[in-house]
Amino acid sequence: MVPKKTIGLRDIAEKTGFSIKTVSRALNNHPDVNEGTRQKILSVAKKYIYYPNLVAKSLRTRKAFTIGYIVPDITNEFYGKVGIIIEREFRKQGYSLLISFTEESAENEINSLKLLLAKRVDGIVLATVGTTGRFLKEVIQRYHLPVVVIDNKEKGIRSNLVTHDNINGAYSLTKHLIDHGHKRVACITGPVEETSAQERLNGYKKALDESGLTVEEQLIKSANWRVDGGYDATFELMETEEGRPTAVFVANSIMALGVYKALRKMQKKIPDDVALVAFDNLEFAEAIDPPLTTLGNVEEEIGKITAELLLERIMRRDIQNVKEHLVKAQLCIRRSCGCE
Amino acid sequence: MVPKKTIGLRDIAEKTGFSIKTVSRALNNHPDVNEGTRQKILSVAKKYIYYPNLVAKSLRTRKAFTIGYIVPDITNEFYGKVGIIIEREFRKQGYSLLISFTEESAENEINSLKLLLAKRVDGIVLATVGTTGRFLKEVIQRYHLPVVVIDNKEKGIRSNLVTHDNINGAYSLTKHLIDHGHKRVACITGPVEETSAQERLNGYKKALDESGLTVEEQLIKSANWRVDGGYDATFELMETEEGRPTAVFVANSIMALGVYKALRKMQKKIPDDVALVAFDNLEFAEAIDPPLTTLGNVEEEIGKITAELLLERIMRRDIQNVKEHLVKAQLCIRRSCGCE
DNA sequence: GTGAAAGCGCTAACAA
DNA sequence: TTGTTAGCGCTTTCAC
Repeated sequence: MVPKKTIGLRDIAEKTGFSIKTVSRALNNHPDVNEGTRQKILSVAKKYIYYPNLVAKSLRTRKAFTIGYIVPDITNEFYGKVGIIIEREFRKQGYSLLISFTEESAENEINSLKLLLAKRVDGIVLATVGTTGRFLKEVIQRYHLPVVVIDNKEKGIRSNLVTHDNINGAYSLTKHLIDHGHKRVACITGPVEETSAQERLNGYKKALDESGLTVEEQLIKSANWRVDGGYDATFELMETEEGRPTAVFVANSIMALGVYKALRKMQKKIPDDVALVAFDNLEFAEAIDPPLTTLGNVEEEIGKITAELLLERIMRRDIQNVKEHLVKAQLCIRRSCGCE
Repeated sequence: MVPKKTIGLRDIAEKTGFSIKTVSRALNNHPDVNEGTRQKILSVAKKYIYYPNLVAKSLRTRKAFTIGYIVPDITNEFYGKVGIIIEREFRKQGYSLLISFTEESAENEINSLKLLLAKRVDGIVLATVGTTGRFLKEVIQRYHLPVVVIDNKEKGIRSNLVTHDNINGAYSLTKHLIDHGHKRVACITGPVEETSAQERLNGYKKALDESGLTVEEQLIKSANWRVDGGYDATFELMETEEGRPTAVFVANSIMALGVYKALRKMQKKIPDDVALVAFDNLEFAEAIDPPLTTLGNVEEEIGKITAELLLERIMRRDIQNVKEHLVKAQLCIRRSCGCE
């Protein structure tokens, strides 16, 4: 922006008669400045609606006071909630959030990374598609850029990670269905390339194993995390009379919406014909009929830990010494699983 | 970031033996440079993983290639969807998006504005709480900053605006209920201070007026746009036997979730006991039971028009000549209104 | 308590 | 086609 010249330190210096440096000191609350001169300077700055040019400051100090947030899609409530927390935590420290959407494309992810790098952000929170590891590694090392990965793990590199405890979460949701007496429990998980989808599937399998149930491949579907994915998967699961599950573990809540929709179309009752549990605890979980049994909110905790970890990395300029945090969620039992 | 010195034009100049300027030209695809030297320079740049320092460039060119997106809350699907479109459109042009959440507070909004101003963004998309008009006006004029307002209007100033056609939208939703034969139609709208809430209320009243129905104050509730707001308002509406509405127009879909929840608790059937229509067409609208009759998606169009308008303002440095766009939505008729 | 000069990494203007 | 010089607006160093 800024077509015509903006007010700068120099202008204020001229108008007040002090030097640039004194003006700078006054405006930055530096102690070594006479109270009278400070007042004079402040009033002139106010009069001319002076705002410091942060890009000049960044250039000089090598601090952008900006962090990058790279996610596939902000309409995903998970990324939205985590983003809000991160923004709030960083705002307290004077940082702002540069956001970039990858739409699940590795190419977009790399371009976003490059752009943020060129903008010299102080750190990055990344929800990766998982296949950009080599590039990321190179970049982190060359630019000493603190990065915290949320959600999926980056293949081939060790990095700071804050995410759901996917395995145990999936395990306890599935276990809950089994405890209701279900013998044929299906699983609708996300794309197989994503570690979060894999881990949720693994948690599901673990629960079956421990209960002595056999894992049947035809009871496992992989879908796109979206409503239509859950919808289509449900039809596939219910295709044959004899193969039908009596319960379904859904690896996210959005897909569960598709399951509701599909089952209603088939005139099946939840939980009597098919019981349901799902990851994520979104707004509609309580409002939908029957209310959906889910895994409690972890977004706030993930956001907070991520912000803390990244801030610490930024302050200490510490790139080595990576940490992994797995955030555990509580079961939110409602009626879709057959309880109450 | 950048603890140790990063690679700059100067380093590449030294390593290749060319001058800084030639390197700059080669890297910026400037025509006036020998193809051989360009190749040499590019390969060295690649070898050392050079990324231009965009903050230096910004300082020099007075273009940050960044725009600000200030919204109350990104978990609101509306702001999320609009944000995605805006980010995508601007990314094409090489801009990135600096995002800031106000949590509905005027103070936060002003602080965000100040920060973005100091960062010398090229333009701002603002979903305002509506009370920061004076400050905004001052700022726009002093800094010649292109701003496009979405959602609520800014009180006291004329500004570029792209938003729902709230009045006609509310009108047609309400009219649809009346056409079903309902005589007692209630309205749950947003906070009275917000122009979008007011306009939706006005559209509702207009529909009643035209149909010869009287507007009853006790059938109008103002809530917080959230699930609990819709829930509480429903209980208030259904309090007395004789005063009960047979249909409700809800000014957003999130509150409609609260209405579903409340009605289920009262054992009322939708649409037989109470018919329902709502603004916004969110993901759950089709999955919930019964599916919710809504006003079709406008986010994409709002996002596109906003991006276009802002980009035009930025290119032409045009602050005067404000434009208003009202985006019309189509009815998405489902079963909650009593159709089918 | 205050100021002069240098320089962050880049581009613009003008030379060569 | 290439190089030189200046300067964007700020902070830092060192001197007064």
